[in-house]
Amino acid sequence: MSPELARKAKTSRARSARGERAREGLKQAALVVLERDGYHKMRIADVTQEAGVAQGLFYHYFKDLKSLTLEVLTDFAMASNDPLQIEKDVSRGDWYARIYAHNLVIVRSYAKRPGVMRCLLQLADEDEAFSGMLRENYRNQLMWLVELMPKLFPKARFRKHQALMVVYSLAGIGEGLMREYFINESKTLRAARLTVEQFAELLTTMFYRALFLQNPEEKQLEYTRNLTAMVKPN
Amino acid sequence: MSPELARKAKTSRARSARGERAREGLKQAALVVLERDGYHKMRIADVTQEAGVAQGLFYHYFKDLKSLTLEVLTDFAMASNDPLQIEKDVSRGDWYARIYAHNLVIVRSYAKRPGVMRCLLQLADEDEAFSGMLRENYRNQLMWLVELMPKLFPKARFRKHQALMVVYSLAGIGEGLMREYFINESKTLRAARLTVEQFAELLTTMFYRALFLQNPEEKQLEYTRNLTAMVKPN
DNA sequence: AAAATAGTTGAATTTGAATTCAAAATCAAT
DNA sequence: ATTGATTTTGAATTCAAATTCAACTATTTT
Repeated sequence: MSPELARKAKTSRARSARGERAREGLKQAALVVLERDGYHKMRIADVTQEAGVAQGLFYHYFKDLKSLTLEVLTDFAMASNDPLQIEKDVSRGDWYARIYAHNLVIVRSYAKRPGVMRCLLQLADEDEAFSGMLRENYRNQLMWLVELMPKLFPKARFRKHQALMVVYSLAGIGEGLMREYFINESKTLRAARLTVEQFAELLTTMFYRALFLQNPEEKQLEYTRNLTAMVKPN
Repeated sequence: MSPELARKAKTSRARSARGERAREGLKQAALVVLERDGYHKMRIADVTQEAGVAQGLFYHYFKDLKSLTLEVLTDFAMASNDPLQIEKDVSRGDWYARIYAHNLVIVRSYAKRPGVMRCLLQLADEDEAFSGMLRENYRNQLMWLVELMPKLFPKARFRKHQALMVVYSLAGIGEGLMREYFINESKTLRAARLTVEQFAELLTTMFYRALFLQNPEEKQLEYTRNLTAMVKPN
């Protein structure tokens, strides 16, 4: 077989409903194993065992662990990714609500499937294409703001790429904290015992402050209402 | 051998100067391979080849790849980690300079050895103890600020752990951006072509804004001076 | 109900890399 | 120069896990 064809034959689809069910069973099992063990510890035997089928069956449907994982995690990453859906209840011009809505979605993902979120990072680190796909998504989530920045702050007269850098730096506010809280389960941080809503609120408030140099309106705040008083003294 | 002893026998030290040199040679080679290939692609053969010795010699000095890597990366992580050293030129009370000094150190690390920085994350993801050590360091870099927060903003009357969460969220400002810029080498971001100083300045300005709800003094700024005008309109 | 097609099994094989180890080389001390 | 300890070699071995495949079962078609 030419290398050309070999690349295409990644994965074979099922040819019947029964087969389709088996294939889905393996994907579901993979998700369980990924959540529990992470990508690097996962073995083909783990997946087939979890699915309750023989090892050989794996190869009937997937080329190798990586292509299965790629498929499972791509599905996962795409699932909660539609900006229109995310912002459906947000009134035009309400920046706080808009940012909050985005943050809440991602905090929920971390809270619900920390192991899988970790696997996204693991696989992105292994696979160039997957990394590119994730980062492209991430970038798309940010570009609306990047493009708005010059209109939003005309006085600032951003230099080329400056708005981009600023937005990326803001986006980082959440990532690190969520990893530490949900994935690493830092003792010190977990002691705070935040709900996902409180968590999202905190991130949003900090984001808002760095972006606008203002606090969000107090009436929109609960958990972080007191942060309004966090202003440089003298 | 008892499991107790087995655990201690991780790694054998060299018993002569010559041996010590060979051992260091392997560590040095490992650093090269880590920077180039990353932890997961590294093989014992790669290290010995890079060091120009036979495969077997590896086991004379190290138990396995993981313990070698642990040693190499622990050295690396500890090297640039002394807060006193970092803040040596900072005048008391100059918050901007203080934060900038910290940021500059880490931006430099990323710029100089992006591959190794990536490996820190890879190994932390594999090894609980190493992860704990890194996170402990990270935490120590932040705790001075956490502890100062209630005095700095008495009006805010932080709830338990709130200051901690806030500081962690601030710390995230840099991490994500540095990964995207130096490790993933994002095309769009690299187009900005920032110097390490500009990079550190950007992070510091954003950090400062979110923390104090104020811009740093304009005279301290270069690359981000125009960001002073980034304030919510209306 | 026979034939054809698709799905499934699990033992046997292959693979790629870690690990061992007997023998050779080097070195420091006497 | 000889001895004994240490370092170094690299071919042989082991090992865990991936991969193959011939035989078997289930389902659908004719």
